[in-house]
Amino acid sequence: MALAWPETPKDAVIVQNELRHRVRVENDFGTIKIIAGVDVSYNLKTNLTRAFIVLLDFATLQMQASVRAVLPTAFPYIPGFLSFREIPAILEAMKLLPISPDLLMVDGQGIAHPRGLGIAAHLGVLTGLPAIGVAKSRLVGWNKEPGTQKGDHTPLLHKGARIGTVLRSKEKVKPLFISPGHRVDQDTALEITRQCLTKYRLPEPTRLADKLSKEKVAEKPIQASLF
DNA sequence: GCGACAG
DNA sequence: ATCTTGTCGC
Repeated sequence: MALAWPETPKDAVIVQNELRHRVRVENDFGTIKIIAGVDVSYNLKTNLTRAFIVLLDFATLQMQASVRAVLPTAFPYIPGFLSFREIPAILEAMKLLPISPDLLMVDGQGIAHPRGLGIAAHLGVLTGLPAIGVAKSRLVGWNKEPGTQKGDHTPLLHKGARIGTVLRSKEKVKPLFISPGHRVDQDTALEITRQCLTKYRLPEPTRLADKLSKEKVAEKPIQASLF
């Protein structure tokens, strides 16, 4: 990448302020045939970060492929700087994909971020791919509580502008925070997310990636025990 | 100074 | 995110 990967929040802010100007929030993509779900998990014991990317057929929401990359965790978790902790592993996983997806659905914020560059926007700019952020909780902004029925939603506002949508993805569950990541507008980000909802709180792309990331798998060969 | 704070 | 088993509610 052109810019060196920052090692401190201070340097990360410089990178964010530079990249935020490259984010496009207008629709700029063709037919979505393959949509990708991105999620990351950690192993605190081994200090490893594991990124998972699943490819689904957008029309049927069926998983077509999945890849995983494991890297040492090199950046702490600091609200507002999540992307610097997770993107390195995600980019490694991306290299393993059999085909390039038409859009990325990322577990986290898109432009609904203090400096407009949540992980979905950051990843979108770095890959050049259309991206949407689907977060399970709020980072910034305020909103009226959406209705209780699936599909009900309210705008997420921040500093006088709409930065995302708070969506009730399923009855009786906490709402999701949807925001454009790159090359997708507000209404389309919401619509694509809604089209990925089935019977669960999370849309299929992120739900399946999250499911895989939580699977307990040995990162190292299992040592033989005595006796 | 106090409270908030994606995963 | 992760640590953790059963359990209350729909």
